[in-house]
Amino acid sequence: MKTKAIRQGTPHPSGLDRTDRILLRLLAERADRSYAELSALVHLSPPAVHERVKRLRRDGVIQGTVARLDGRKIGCPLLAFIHVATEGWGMTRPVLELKALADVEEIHTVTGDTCLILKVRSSGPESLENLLSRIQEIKGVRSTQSYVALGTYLERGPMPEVPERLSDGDD
Amino acid sequence: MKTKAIRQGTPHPSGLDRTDRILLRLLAERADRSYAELSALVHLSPPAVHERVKRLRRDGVIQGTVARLDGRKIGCPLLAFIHVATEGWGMTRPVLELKALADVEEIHTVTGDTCLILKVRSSGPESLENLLSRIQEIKGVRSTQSYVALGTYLERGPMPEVPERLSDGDD
DNA sequence: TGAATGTTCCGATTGAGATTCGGCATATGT
DNA sequence: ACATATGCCGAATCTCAATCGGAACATTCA
Repeated sequence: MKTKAIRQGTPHPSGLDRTDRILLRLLAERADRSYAELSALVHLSPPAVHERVKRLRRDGVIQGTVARLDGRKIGCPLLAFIHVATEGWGMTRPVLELKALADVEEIHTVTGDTCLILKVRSSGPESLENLLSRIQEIKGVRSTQSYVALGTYLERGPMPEVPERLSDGDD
Repeated sequence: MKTKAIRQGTPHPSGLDRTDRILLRLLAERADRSYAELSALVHLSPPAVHERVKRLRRDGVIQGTVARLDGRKIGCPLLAFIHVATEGWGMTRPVLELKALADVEEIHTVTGDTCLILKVRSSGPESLENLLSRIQEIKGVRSTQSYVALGTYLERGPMPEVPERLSDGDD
């Protein structure tokens, strides 16, 4: 039998203790911190932090580290959300082929009065129109509705909740 | 007079040549590559790549490097887009205070029949309901409409277009 | 045309930091 | 209580990031 690798008190079902979540939060905002810096922030030694991060990476909690680029400065100032109404199951082959387009950042199937939500970032109106016409041509697509972003006030990835220290022990 | 720092042929107005865009694309998908690996992929020396990346970072093209986390594995399996209809200008103080919530990933003002689009990732329906009631309480909020994601088929950040090599020269 | 300036690249060096190893303390289960 | 496993630490190693000086190339101006 394997003990389920329980570290010091895992109140959360995710198997992540408080230190893990703090590390994840720190890395989610800036992944280029040194293990020395991280170790100081969570009161551990650099090798201990290294092992935890390695485990989080192995378990897929950390999917990878990526560079965040400025949409405008790479020539894609136009951010838009496209709602796509489809007949039947929306996630067909030609829709998945949109992944090849650099403009398309996200593809979700959703509940509600529409079936697909796309997040796209284009170089300008004509490029967006191009993409829209391409989507409309896809068989099964009934209609689309676009929401062009005027301003972006927050944009980040998933971050774990770091609960307030309750009672358990040392600082 | 300053020459505007023109590198070898910048057909794009962004001031980024083809090598820059390839580097940006590589770093946007995996930022933990070594300069040696990058240098081999773009046929340059490690210091040359280092300088280019340093410049891209200084100019703000690269805003930073972050760790991508798995929403489900950190206990937030519920992804949703919330459209918020407001009276007048939607971006008020209490809306910006939503940034403090770990659930809220994105806040945009948009054109169309709604004023705000929020991307949120919650631990479950009750948490989402909590957030919705909090939003409804904000003065100026007329109504909200939620789209819960059933499946996510693509999710990434901005990526520069890498044009096909046209004619200019060496490989 | 020819000199001056600025930019980009490379080779070699230095230093910081990532990664590994052995050992200790603590918790878990029989 | 004993055996096993897990997490942490200190020290050593080794890869890789970061810097420096110089050469090649292009652009500007005389």
